[in-house]
Amino acid sequence: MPKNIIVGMSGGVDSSVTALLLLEQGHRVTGLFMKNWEEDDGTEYCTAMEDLTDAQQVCDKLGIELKTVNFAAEYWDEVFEVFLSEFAAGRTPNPDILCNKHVKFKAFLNYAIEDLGAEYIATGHYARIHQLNGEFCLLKGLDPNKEQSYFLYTLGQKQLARSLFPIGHLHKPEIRAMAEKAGFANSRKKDSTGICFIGERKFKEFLQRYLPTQPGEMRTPEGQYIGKHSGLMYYTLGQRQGLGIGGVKDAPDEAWYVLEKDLPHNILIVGQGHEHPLMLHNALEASQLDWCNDQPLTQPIQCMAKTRYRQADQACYLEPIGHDRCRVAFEQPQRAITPGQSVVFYQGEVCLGGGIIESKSNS
RNA sequence: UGGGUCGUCGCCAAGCGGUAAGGCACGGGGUUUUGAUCUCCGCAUACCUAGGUUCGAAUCCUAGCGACCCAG
Repeated sequence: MPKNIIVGMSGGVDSSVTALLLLEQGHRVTGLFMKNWEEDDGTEYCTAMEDLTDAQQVCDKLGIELKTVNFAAEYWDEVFEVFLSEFAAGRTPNPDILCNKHVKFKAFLNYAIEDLGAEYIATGHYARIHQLNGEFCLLKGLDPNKEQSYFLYTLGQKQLARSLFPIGHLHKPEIRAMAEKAGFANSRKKDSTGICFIGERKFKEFLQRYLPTQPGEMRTPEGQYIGKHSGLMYYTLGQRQGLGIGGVKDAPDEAWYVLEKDLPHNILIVGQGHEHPLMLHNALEASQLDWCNDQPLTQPIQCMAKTRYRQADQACYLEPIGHDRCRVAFEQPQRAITPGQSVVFYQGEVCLGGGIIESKSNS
């Protein structure tokens, strides 16, 4: 039965093929291009224009309408402000998870349904939604290279019931082939990376525009002075690039990594070795939990978890602490568990939900 | 000022008369809807300076300059 569906079109191949597939399935499809970031420099403005042009070309090809909408205010308030305050607090936020939670699957979803009369929204995410016993489940995308459920763990039943991910069962090369066949101008367009809607930036330069810089010292856990850092917020745990630490007398020939941030003293603790012991922890606590089935965790469970995007699933024991906090104990020590990032839980292909990492520990 | 040691890529560091290892850093590419990690490629016609000995020197000699250490 044909449905009214609004497809979030970014100008990329994935969302383009998403619209194509829905159309082939007989639905009534309208494209919607979101502009959620008010550009402040010329170059980015160009890429946003290009994206819009690409989306328009695809819609013309498909014979569907392309509407545009601006959620810059929502993006700023719900995503960017938090993004900045997290950095200021020395944490490492994941803006794209917030963007999905507050913009794509809230502002956009509500707008599509309430203002545009849509029954569903659809996006080009590599994830799947299945209905089981009246409950909507978020499943991993089938292309292991592009799998994006990690970014979608905040979606609850309301969102999942109204969303479609038509390419979630496909692999990227198939998507490109379909785009090529359909004559889409973006069939060979490079996959976009960088913060959603903001795009690829020189990270330091970008952050500098919004937050004051407080240079300080880099030291080893033993207290040896190693060099200077340009501001704690520019670094994340486990990071190697950008430290500028060359050879140190009497030290091994290994690369240096960020082990810890000492906020009170404004010191960046660094050490050598990709698997430095101080980077390994087997437990964490998370808060701001979201569960895909809308059911808060009440009993401990055995499941799998990711601490970062694209990390292999890790076996863990998950137990609730109160109503909006949990503790995760991993079977194996995890590298660079980072406050501000999200921990996302899985049982097989099913994404259960997740939360934001508050702290890490060893037991 | 005597005595000693040492000066090789931005940093650490091989080389010990036969025509400049390696690591780190850095730059670029790849991977990636966060930030990272990872990966690939690039990176000293040159060895503090000036002479000399040799077919040939970063490697030997001499003199400077510089650094550090011990004496004082």
